[in-house]
Amino acid sequence: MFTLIKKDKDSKARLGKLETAHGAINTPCFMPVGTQATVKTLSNQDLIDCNSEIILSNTYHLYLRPGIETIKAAGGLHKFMGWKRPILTDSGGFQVFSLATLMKIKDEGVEFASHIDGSRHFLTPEKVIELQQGLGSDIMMPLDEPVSYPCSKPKAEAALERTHDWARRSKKVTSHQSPVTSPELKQSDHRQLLFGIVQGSSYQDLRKRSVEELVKIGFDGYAIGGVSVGEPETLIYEVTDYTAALLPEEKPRYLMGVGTPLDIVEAVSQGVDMFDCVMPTRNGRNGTAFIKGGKLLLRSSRYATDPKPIDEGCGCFACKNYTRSYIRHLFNTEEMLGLRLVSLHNIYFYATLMAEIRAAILENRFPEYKKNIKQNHKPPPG
RNA sequence: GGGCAGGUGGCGGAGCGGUCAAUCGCACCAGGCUGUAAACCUGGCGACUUCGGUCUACGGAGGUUCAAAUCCUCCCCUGCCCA
Repeated sequence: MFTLIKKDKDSKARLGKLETAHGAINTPCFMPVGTQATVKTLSNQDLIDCNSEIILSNTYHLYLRPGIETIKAAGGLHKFMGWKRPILTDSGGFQVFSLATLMKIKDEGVEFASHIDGSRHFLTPEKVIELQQGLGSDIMMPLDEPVSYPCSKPKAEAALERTHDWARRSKKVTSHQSPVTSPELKQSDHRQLLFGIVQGSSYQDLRKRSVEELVKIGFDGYAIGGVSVGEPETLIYEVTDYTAALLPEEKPRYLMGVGTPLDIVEAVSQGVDMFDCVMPTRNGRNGTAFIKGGKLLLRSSRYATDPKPIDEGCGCFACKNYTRSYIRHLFNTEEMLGLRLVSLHNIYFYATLMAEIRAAILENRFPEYKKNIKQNHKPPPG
């Protein structure tokens, strides 16, 4: 299921392969975020052209709309959205955090008001796994409770206990094994994978306890959750480094919601294998492109007549066919092609970054690669 | 030629004696977005500034008033209607 191909000898970086019911993914990898069964503005072919091997979707959002029954009726999430490669579904734990004003957390589960129509719902960890079994995703995430930063220790501890209890209950449901809807899953030797989510806020002892508890339960992979929730960047690095070092070597490690290209390179050197983040797509829609050495604010007047592509040397469709001047014009006129081109570029950029990282690890030059990336990074002009 | 309605910052358009460098919208400028309620949000937008202010401004020229974008007179311009 997860094969560790190589360990970098100068850092904690790892090269691996994770096999799922819908194919293998090479790690370290980046998963574009497709919350509502679509990576916003991009087609599946775009994602394939960007070399994305796996995408992420969201159980909470799909549960509310279109409803899991609709997706079951379509033959599972893969069939529903026409995506044949692996999918990881997040549980909705992050929504417990980001839509906190609508949520009421109890030991049994989360009671909440739909952000769409205000209707009342109750999700338990068991229910969330059943929903993901209905979706037929390749990797499932259990319901968890992230806390914001800063968070008092008693509060962080209480949330942690609940997350662990929910993790146990989630695992228990999968051990009955699922009435899987996806034909691929039925035919495949691979069952749906379930990852555990480490919490513990910024407290090292809590993180340690969390890892120990989750490993006792036993998961197919381990996610580091509750980071990038408002804490300073150095703390993201610190918590990740500390936590990743405690995780079992033979399982994939997933740093949830991170991050910038620099964050990712750093976390890879700390031994993280998987990432997801809304930045490439959201920032792309908002006119910011990630490029070698930093970022480009394409709406800026300084690019009004710039004939260069977004990133010189980039092989993506946007860079091969369009200029900065033109893309700025698209944003100025609110033409939707602009959102699409920059999203496409950013997803290609992230996928390329991961491919370069993997090649560097394979060729024993990862530390050098990381050093160069950091040195060449500069703030945008202006 | 006569009657009516108007002329406010890049544009549209409020204000109709002091709290007006002037509500608001658009445009423009700068920035932020880290398991997506985000094609979103924040800030700036007369000039100068030691950031406390100072100066020039509401078609033009006069005037009334302690005080005028706001009231009066004349002039210029625009739109509509009638000859």
